[in-house]
Amino acid sequence: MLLKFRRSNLSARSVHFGKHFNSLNPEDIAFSSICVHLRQRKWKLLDQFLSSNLTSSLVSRVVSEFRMSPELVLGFYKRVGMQKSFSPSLECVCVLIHVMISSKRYDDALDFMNNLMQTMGYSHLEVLEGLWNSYNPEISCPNVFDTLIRACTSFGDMNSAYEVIINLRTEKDFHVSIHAWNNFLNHLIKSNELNFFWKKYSEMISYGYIENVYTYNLVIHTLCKEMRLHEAISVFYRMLKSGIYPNVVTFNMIINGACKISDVNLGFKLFRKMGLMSMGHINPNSITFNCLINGYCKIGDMKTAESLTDEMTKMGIEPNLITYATLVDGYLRKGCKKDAFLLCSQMVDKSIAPNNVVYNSIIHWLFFEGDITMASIILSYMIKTNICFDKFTNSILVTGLSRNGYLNEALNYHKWLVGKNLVDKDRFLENTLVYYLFRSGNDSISKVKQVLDDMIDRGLSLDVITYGTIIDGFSKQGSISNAIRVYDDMIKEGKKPNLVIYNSIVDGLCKNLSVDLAKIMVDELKKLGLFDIVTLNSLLNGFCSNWNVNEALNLFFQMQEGKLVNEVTYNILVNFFCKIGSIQEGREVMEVMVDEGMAPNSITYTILVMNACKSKVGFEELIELHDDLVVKGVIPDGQTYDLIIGPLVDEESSKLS
DNA sequence: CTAGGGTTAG
Repeated sequence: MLLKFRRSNLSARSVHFGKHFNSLNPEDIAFSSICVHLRQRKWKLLDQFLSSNLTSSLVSRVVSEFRMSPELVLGFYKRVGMQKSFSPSLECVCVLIHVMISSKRYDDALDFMNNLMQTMGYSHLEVLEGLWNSYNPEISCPNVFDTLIRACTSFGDMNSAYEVIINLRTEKDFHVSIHAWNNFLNHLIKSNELNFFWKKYSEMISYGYIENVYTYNLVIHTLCKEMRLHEAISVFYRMLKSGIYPNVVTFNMIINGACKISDVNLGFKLFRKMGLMSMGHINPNSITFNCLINGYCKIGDMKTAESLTDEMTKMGIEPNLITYATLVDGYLRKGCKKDAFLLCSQMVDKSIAPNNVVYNSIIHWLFFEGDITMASIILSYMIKTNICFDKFTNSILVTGLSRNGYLNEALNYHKWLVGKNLVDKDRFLENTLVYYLFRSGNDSISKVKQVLDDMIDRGLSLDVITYGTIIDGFSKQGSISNAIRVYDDMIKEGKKPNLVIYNSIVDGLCKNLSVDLAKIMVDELKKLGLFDIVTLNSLLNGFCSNWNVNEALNLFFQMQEGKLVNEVTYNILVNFFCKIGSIQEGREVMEVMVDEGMAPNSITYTILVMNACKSKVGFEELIELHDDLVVKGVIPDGQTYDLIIGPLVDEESSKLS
């Protein structure tokens, strides 16, 4: 890589300076005095001097002169910064940055770059020009441009980072290092721009860059994020073939990827093979263990999670805050509050203080169980111990309150957050409120309107999910005309409807005795290829609830042919046959379902038990039905069991005793 | 460069 270095007049001058004092001008005199004071650390005298003689070119000269003592340069520049009337030029700051880079003080260089762009208002390309023009081979290092890219990515400005790379490449024939590309690509992953990542990655490859282990890790990370685990593993092998050795990060990402697609066993196998595959070079670290522990927690296997925790301890890796947070969440997820709280006290004993992640998890699961009292107690404890709320906390509170019937409290909390400017513009909270308002009783529409108006006042438009939530809400309420009005508004606003929205409308039409209209609509959607199982299930359900036997069976056979059948389809039919025929016929449909390889679920359970109860079958038959379903693998629906089967069993056993 | 918590439409 060739660099066409352009020497600035300034740098040339500062290098020459200090040898001859032939023609002394006022700046030269100031310069020599500053140098003397600085060398002798005479700060007071220096300050006095600076207050009257400051220019950017003088500062640049001093910075260059002392480039071998970066601490001194920083001390000097700090004092320069205290002179309120002086503002350094771009070039002056650039010289300082060059000096910082060449003495490997990258963080300081980053701070100065950030300051140029964030506070002083220079654009990334202006800074680039500044650095390029002040480039002096005796002072500067080529990786100053890598650092500029880091500065851009560090505040999330990926476009600027890319423009810097391309400007250097096309205008100046300068190629940034693979490290700069890696940094850029990594930030694309962090901001979840995965499509962009692949584009830019292949662009980089097309320029002839040779990937290193970090680059491979980034590729594997992206594939794991996209749940393309097998491709990730094949990249792993490609990496081995090209002679680049994976490191513990590579293994960790693949193990985590396996856990995330709930193939924990594969993750575990990889973990056991790490040593062998790396010929003893790579050992698991705390991250490896935490990934696996999380995997087991998510599938509810707390026993294995705990034994991995023991194993890491025995290996000399102490469980950390993340290990505890993972385990606490794992227990809460299973409803084991006692174990979770026990772990909390254990971590405190080890002086690992629970943080907001742990609190969020606890509060979320308490709300989930409907234990509002306990949730409030923990929340006030969180406030008392000065643990910060974050966007997770806010989301948990809004959802938890809404779901448990405290909609006004949720609305007030949201209003408070808006006032404090603490609401993201992703509309998640608003969409959640709209969703639950539609499912709450009186006066909800006016409150929905209020939420939406407030949102618009804040300059946010409704997104597709907001529209979808409203359309579905109206459809479910039976006011299909309102649903369609909202749909029209959405089109007027230029938003593109999607399949979910069409399905809401199909469902709404079916449930409002307009199955014929629904059928016409589905036929149109079919022409456009815009339909799926959900669309057809809605229509099937429509036919069934209108006793339209022929249409229903026709559609079902079509669905079978197209392999567009799932558990919901069968549940609709089980219900239909119970109504149109008998429990026995319903159960026969369920047998077909089992033969087709689909497992009855708790909804099948509710349908059959409820219908059996209505048709007044005897106690023995009900119990036999319950047992049959349980044998087929159904976990009974709690509400249905408590309502029908439980009381029967109690009654019968009290008769016996 | 890798690990923990949440939420929205059929």
